Amino acid sequence: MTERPTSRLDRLQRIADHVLREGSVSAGELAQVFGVSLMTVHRDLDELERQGVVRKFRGGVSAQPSSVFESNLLYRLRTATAEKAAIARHARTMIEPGMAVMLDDSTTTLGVAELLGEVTPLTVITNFLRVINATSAQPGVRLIALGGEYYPTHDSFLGVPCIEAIESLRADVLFTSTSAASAGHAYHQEQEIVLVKRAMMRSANRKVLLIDHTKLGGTALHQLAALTDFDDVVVDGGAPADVVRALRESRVNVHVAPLHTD
Amino acid sequence: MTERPTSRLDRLQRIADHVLREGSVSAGELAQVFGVSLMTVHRDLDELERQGVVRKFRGGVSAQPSSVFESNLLYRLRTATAEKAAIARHARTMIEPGMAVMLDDSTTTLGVAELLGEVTPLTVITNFLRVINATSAQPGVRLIALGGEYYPTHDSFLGVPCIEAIESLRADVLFTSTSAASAGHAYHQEQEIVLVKRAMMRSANRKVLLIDHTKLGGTALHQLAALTDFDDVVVDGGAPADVVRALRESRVNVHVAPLHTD
DNA sequence: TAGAGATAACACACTTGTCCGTTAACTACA
DNA sequence: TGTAGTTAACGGACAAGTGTGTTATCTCTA
Repeated sequence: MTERPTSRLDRLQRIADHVLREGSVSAGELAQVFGVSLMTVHRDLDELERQGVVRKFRGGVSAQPSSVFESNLLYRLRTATAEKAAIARHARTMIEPGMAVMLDDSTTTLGVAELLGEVTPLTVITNFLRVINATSAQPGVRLIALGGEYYPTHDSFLGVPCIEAIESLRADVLFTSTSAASAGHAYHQEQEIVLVKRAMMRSANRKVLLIDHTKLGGTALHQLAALTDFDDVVVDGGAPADVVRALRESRVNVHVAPLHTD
Repeated sequence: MTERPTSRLDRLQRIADHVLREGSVSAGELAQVFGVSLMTVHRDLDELERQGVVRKFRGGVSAQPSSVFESNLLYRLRTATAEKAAIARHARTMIEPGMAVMLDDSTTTLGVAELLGEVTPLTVITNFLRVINATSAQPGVRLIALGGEYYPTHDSFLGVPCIEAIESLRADVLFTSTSAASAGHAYHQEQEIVLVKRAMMRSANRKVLLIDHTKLGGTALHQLAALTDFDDVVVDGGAPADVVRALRESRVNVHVAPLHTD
């Protein structure tokens, strides 16, 4: 049973899904299922292990606990891309030329950063290396980087130096994202990240939470903030209507970004 | 008169040299001299203008004043590469595993950064985006980025936030470079950079100046520090013997890094 | 120590990106 | 408004990078 031919990134994603579904599988089985050689499977598994999604052992691989790989940047970059793009487009409309915009280290805000060339001049403040590299090349964007200790899993800078840098700045608007939201609160699984996000919220006049619908209803270890602490919450059009209604009833200012369904 | 075929980077460098020598030339003349089409010349000149080396006007191009393009990163990257590599190899021997190494935003220290994989584990502190990107991928290197406002001409972060971040850290060794050294002092043409370099010197136990011999004997607008303020000064083997002797007589601790002449 | 599983080394196909010239359209200036 | 100078658009040549399979070598472990 060989599946349809496709790109390597697709196959990596599908192998990851397969491993997560099965719990653990052998390399030989994967080679058969995906119609590639054993060598290629091993290379793919090495890559997924490097990304922190699976764990290899002699004879096969097994899935990592979700709390580990959900923090992983490359995994997050592949997830809910259409939803994030829709949310980013909506967030972009909240930005006026001349503003100081703060962006945290999330793949959703990365989408926002890529649209910033449209509203120059602009000041961008961020601790996310991907955003730094994306905006450093853009004319008309004044970039202020938040320093700190580099965390490879997030590709961003965190820790005390980062928080101190945030505290000495003031932004017009903050775009932030988180890994889960439910019961009126936003959650994140990592202490370091929570501390930085909270500092960012204290230093911004307007606080906007960007969250795709796949994260609604979940929780994570640390409570970040109440949803009413944000001035705006942007979700994509895939969010269930009753969830949106419930949020609005609890006085959360929800925006729904329509998905481009083509 | 068409010259020998070569890579584009070579031609860019030689066009830049040609323009600097002549002062100003026409696009047509350059096309003839370098044996390429007019269109290619225009593209090269656009690139050089973007880099800040030349200025275009209708009918040709003219050179920028040296004070402008000497600050330019891409120009500096192409200059004295062999000397910088030799100096970096020598600097590398001053680093032991476990150290906290501070690197400023100069092309010479970029050479040092590329060798750091050999002496892990290591902590690297820098405000230079190129070093950040180079070391963020290296396992065994703990990276601490200094934030601040991004300066495209240097590809680094400067300003008050950067200086404050430096002041709250302490490094075992600092490698720094500058644009000129003579009469017992090091010089640099930009105020912002000087302030950051001075802060770095205050935060490092051992201060090492890396300077290739093409910069010896020059000066620039701002005085950075006395050469005796550095614990070590590393020059390449191209430095004239009498200059080295004079430095030693004024109690500067000079190291000469041999050039690999093959 | 034999064999299953894993890795290293090499070669090839394919994709991607870069560089460059031609042609045509555009623009500033006399 | 004509013309020299410039830019935009297209396509081909080439180099570099990526992905893959085959074969050979290595390494666990039963």
